[in-house]
Amino acid sequence: MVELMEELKKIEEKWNKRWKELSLQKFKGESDKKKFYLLEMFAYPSGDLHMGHLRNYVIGDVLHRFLLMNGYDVLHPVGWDAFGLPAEGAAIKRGISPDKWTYNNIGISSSTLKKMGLLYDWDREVITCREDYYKWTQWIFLKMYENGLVYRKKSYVNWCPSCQTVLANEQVINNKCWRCSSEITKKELEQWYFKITSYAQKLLDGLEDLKDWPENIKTMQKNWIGRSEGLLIDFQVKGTDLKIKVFTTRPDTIYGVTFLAIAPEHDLIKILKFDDDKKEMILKYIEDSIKKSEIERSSTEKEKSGVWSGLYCINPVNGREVKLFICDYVLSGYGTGAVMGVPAHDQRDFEFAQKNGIEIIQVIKPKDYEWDFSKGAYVEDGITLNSEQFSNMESSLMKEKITDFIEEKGYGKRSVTYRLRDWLISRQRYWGAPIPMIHCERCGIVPVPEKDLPVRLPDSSEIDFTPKGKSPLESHKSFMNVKCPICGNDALRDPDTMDTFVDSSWYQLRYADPKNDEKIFEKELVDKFLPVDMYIGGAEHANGHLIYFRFITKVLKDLGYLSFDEPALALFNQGMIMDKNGNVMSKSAGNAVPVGPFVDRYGTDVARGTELFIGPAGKDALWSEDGVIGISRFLERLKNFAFKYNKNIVKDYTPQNDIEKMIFVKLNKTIKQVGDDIRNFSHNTALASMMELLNLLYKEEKNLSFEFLNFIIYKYTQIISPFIPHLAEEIYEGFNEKDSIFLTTWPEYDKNFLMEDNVTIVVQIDGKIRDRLVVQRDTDKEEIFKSVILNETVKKYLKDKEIEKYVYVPNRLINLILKK
RNA sequence: GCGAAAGUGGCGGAAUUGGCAGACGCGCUGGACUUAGGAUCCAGUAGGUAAUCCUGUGGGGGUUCAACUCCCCCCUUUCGCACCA
Repeated sequence: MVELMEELKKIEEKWNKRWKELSLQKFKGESDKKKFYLLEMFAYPSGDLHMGHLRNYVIGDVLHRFLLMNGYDVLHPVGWDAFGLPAEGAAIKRGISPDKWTYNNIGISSSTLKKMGLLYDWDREVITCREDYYKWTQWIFLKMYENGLVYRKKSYVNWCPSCQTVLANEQVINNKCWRCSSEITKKELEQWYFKITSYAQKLLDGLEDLKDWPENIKTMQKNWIGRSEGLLIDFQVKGTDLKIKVFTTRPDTIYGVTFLAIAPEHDLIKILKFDDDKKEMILKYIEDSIKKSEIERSSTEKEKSGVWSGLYCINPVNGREVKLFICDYVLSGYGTGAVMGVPAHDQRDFEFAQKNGIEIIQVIKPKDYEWDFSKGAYVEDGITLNSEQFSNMESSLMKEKITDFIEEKGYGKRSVTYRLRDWLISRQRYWGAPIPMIHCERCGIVPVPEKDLPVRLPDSSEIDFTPKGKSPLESHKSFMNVKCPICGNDALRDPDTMDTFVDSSWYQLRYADPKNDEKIFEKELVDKFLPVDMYIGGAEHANGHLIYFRFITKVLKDLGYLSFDEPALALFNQGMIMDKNGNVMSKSAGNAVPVGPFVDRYGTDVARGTELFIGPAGKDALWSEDGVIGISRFLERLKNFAFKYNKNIVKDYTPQNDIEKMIFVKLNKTIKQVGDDIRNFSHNTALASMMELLNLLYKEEKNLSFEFLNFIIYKYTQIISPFIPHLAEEIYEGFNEKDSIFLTTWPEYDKNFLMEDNVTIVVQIDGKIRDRLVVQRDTDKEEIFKSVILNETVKKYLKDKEIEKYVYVPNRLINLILKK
């Protein structure tokens, strides 16, 4: 086995070089070929790549080679998501500058990829931390700003005390930081936002067209966007001309409103006049609520708390006066941050009302029984009551009628609310794209003129990385100090950098024109290559990257820079690689198996084979070095066999006898299956079927002619080549062929030889297998029946019994049913 | 709590979509060649059993000549969301 490894490594170097000479990795621009843009999610370079990353790349490479052999012109670029927090961590912990650390990691990782001979067009490599890239990230910010899609807002934001920066909603997982798992706290800060909410509907609608995206990802995005149809209703605050807008999806319960509740962060809090004797208590409640962590506040277990404001509101439909509460169970970021309290028909309102002695008025009852309120609120549909002229009807009908009524009277109007929040993109970090804005005392906040891009990051040697809760750039005088582009007076730069998900939301576009320094890209080129035909990456990005990536594409389309609005036509989610305890492999978890040393030891083809045979590409898999043994044995067997027969080429061969015919059928079946399996990302079964064929060849070798085996091995080498390309090329070369096996055409299977002449018919009696029968394919039903009842084994069971009927499945099975 | 997916030998996993359960591989057992074996080759390997017999795809019911596959109930695991009004 050690010799095999050594031999493979020599072969690998040779072919890596050869492929480069042949420009196999390049998009050719040949007009007779169909283009295919194949893309794997690019990686954050945190050191060497590990087996989890590799899976992604290998899956892509198999497809690439398969596509080449199927006549496609393939664009397959690679790059690095190179801005990010770990680089700063390295600076703090080990005193290495973020850029050095990053470029060093990129060097290690890309040399691994190159060593593996993966077909990437390295001339298109994109690195997000380079000036020639982040200049255009900043440019996108400016374009969005010009078009009203960027704004600044002061509000309570997610703050990671460990990373010392704010986070977007998508980066908070179970109230913990996505990077370091620290508990998130709230902080009131003025930050930059991308107005992704104004694209909520478009992002939702676009999902309909993404036929080749996995259903679960689309569902996750749908739920994340969370469209909800309802009504905005104004409740007047008694004794003022202030109105409180509430959002509800249940206007059919409006006669059951017995209080109103607003969030502690609600804007009206600052305007409302509270009684002096209550004021202190109210303000303390608000302050405490805001300080509480999200976990404390959002726990469903927790009792619903709130404080009466001393004010009353008026229900517009019946003039009823109800108390206005401030409640921390009302979310400030959803809807209007105010709700109408209907304890009879909403569980949360019910709990709050019970605790605070608020009246419960039932306005909907179940159709055929009485609701017992000791069980809680009744939240289903039913028949209305206590609702004036809307009483005694189906609540769904009432909903229609009351909605029309409220709109007619001008009390409110139909409205759609989304769960999706705007994208907070400011980060108090150094290693990111600086936000291209200038703060001027006279002119306000003004954008950096386009001609001044990029706003360069200062050299990291001049930066103090000690966490201070604000951007490290803020204390860098020569970065911060700038002249206002409008009035020319002293002004300050924005000290924050952009969320790195902004960088990765448009890289797929830059690959089309990676070296353009005049503009972000040539529209013509982008239109030629995009959308991406197959995007491969992990499902964990469903509600982060994959939404941002669609959002930015839609924005650039609307601004006229693109003529399509979805970045990728097809998406494939490869499963994650876990360690043997079932933990996701990652650098930070310390369980990452690095690719470089692994490949040095076993060779690329073994590494590829191991990754591909581990299980279906779409499912998670446990990493185990045991897989190496099976694949190595297989390659050894293949090599030993193939090198005996790879001499000349027998182009066409008609099977000469039954054994040859049987093997020829097996070959055809295998060709079909491997092709189907590659398209379905089911590489494990493709390899299994090729192992089966090889096992069969070994078994029958002595019964087969040289010509036949020569013919078989040629095709075999072709279909296995996407999986183990180096060894395949070496075998292929033996056939006195030049160039590369990847320039040959994928073999077609012969439809006439997909089925054996003889079939085994399973003989069942009362559904139990009693015997098997080998007959000619398509033997007549009656004839089979006749021979079955004469069969000795069957006779034994038929003794003293009568056959009631029998079922025959052509070429498969016969089932005799006996009379009871 | 809601939504999605999944549960098959000692292990990773197959099963043409209702028709031979366990392909292929690991591991294990035996044998051959060997000074040697973490090499190679051959045979065996779901469980129970004397058996060509019985049992078996998370559990329980059902449909069917026939169920890993379809229907109903339950259990478990993973993932996503989680006071969204």
